[in-house]
Amino acid sequence: MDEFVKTKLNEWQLDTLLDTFKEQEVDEESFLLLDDAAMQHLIPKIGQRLKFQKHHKELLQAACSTKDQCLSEKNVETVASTTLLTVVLHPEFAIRQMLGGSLEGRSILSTLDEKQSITSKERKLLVRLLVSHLIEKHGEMPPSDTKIALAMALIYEFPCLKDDTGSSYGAWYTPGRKHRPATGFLEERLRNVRKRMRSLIRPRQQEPQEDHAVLTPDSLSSPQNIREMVAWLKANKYPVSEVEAKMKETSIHRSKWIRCNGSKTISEILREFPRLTDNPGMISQDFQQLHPEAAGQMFEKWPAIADKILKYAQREGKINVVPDDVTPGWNQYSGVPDKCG
DNA sequence: CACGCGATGCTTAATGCCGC
DNA sequence: GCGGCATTAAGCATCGCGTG
Repeated sequence: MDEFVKTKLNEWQLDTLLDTFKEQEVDEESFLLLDDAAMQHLIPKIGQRLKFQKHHKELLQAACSTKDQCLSEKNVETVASTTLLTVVLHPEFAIRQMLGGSLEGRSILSTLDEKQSITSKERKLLVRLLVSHLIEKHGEMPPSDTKIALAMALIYEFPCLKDDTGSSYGAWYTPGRKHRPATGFLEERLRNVRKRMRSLIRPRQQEPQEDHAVLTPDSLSSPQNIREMVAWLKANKYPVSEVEAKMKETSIHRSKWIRCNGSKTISEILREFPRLTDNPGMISQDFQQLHPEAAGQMFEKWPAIADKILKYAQREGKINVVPDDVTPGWNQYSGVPDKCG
C-alpha cells in the first residue's frame, strides 16, 4: 500500500480499512482499478462499501474531467495514473479494437486519425458501432456507469470528439438528472434500438389472433385435429406430400405456439416440430402462409437479412454462435432459408 | 418529496426506395 | 437524375416507478 491509498482512506474517513488494503497490497494503480467485485471482497460491510464506492466514483469522474487540462500541460505522467484508468477499468471499451472489427469502423478510425474530425454521417455510424458493441456486452439496458465509461473511453481515445459540456463527453452520454432522462448520442441510439426491438416483439404478442383472423388453413381445423396432426408429424417423415400438407394446415397453430409465453428456443421448437428442418421447404412454406405478401421479398433479400436475424438470435440467447458466412443454403440452426437451399 | 432512470410519444430531419 | 412517398433516427418533453 502506498501513500496515495492511505491518504484517500483517511480523507474518506475509512481508515479502518487500512489494514485490509495493506494486507491485499492495494497500491495507487490497483486502487484506481478496483471494481465492484473487488470492493465487495475488500469491504464486506455494506455501509463502508457504499461510502467507498461513492468516493471512488467521484474520484474517477474528477480524474477524467481534469484529463484534458493535464494533457494540455503535457503532463503525461500525471495523466497516466489518473486518467488512463477510464480505459483500463473497462478493457472491453478498447475503442480502436471495437471499431477495427468492421470495414466502416476502420474507415472512421482512419478519418479520426487523419482529419481529427468526423462528419455527422460518420458520427452516426460510429455511434451505431459503439452501441452495437455495448449491447453485445451489456444487453439493452447497460447501467449508466457503463455508458459513462464508454463515452469516457471514446473521448480519451479521440480527444477531438470532446464537447464543451463540463464532462467533455456529455454530448455522447449524459446521465439523467432533475427529472430529465439520460441523453447523448449513445443513449439516444440505445433508446431507438430498444424502441425498435420492442415494436418488433410486442405486436406479435398482443395481437396474434387479429393478425390472422382471415380464413387460414388451420383456422378451419378443430384444436383436436391440430393436435392429432402435430402428433402425427412428430412421428412421421413420410410420405412427403402428407407431411407438407399437414405442416401447411398447422402453420398458424405453430406460429402461435412459438410466440406464446414469450418465445421458444430453437431446440424446443425442433422437438415439437422436427419436420421443420428435415423436410426441405417447410419453413418457407410457413412464411408463405403467414406473410404471403412478403414471402417473395424475404426470399430475394435473404442473404442481406440473414445476418441480422442471426445476430439478433445470438443476442437473445437463441443460438450460441454466428457463422461468418451466411449462405442461402444455410440450415444449421433453424433451416430458415431452406427455400434457397 | 426529490431524484435517478427508463418508457413512451411526438415532431422534425435524414435517408432509402421507387416510378418516371 | 429527379420528385414523391415511406421509413428510420434524432431530439425533446412528459410521465411513471423505485428508492432514500
